[in-house]
Amino acid sequence: MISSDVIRGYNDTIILYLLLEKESYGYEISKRIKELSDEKYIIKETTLYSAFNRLLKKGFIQSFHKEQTFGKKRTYYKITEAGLLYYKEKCREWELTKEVINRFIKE
Amino acid sequence: MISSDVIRGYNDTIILYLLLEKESYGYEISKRIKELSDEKYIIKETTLYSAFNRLLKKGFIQSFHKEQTFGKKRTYYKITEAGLLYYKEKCREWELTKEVINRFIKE
DNA sequence: CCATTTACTTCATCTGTCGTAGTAATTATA
DNA sequence: TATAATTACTACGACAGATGAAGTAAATGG
Repeated sequence: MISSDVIRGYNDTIILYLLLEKESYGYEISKRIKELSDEKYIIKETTLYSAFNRLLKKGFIQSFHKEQTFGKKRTYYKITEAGLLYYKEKCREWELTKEVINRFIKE
Repeated sequence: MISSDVIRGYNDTIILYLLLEKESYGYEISKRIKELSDEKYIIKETTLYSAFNRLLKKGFIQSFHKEQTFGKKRTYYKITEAGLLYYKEKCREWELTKEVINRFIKE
């Protein structure tokens, strides 16, 4: 299991990646993270929803509703152009970070 | 430059790595991080010293003084057995973290 | 002799994570 | 048919780690 302090800088990036695949909503995204990480990272609900708010405020995602006939109303999110740029920047940063941290890791 | 949120989970690990090389003190460690990272990561003084206190409290490092004839008194640190174990654990975790985050990074 | 570098320390603030708890609807199970 | 579990959130408060600002103190460089 991965500790949250480690992944802290990448929660937003992870969410943006999944929204790049397709527009989605909280519960689905949390399932997808669990699935894609082989259960090695399970994001906390509160962490996820506070990330959504942060990303909304920064204009990296947009929220909307779909007409549903049943079930509790979902808030859907999609990535914006600015969000895509931010995601790409984070990807480059990640390559650099890997390289740098590797220098302080033994075998 | 690497943002601090990304490296947050690895400051302690980086410090332990350098103390594994040899016992050292704050200023020297900060220079070494800058050097080893090719200036791509420069740790803030306050971050460094608060990390020392955290590591001391956890018993991962020990502090001591050397007799000096001049200069401001330095506080030296060395890694403990528990610190070494923690370091090794963090190295394993890092491999896992890399693998997982990579799944959310494009190209 | 004054600036810079070395080598810290204290304090207050901010951000992101997380625990707890609550709401509300649907679906599974006994 | 009652209730437990699952889906899908929201609100709130606490906490840890990073950081900015400022201060202290000694040695060294120009």
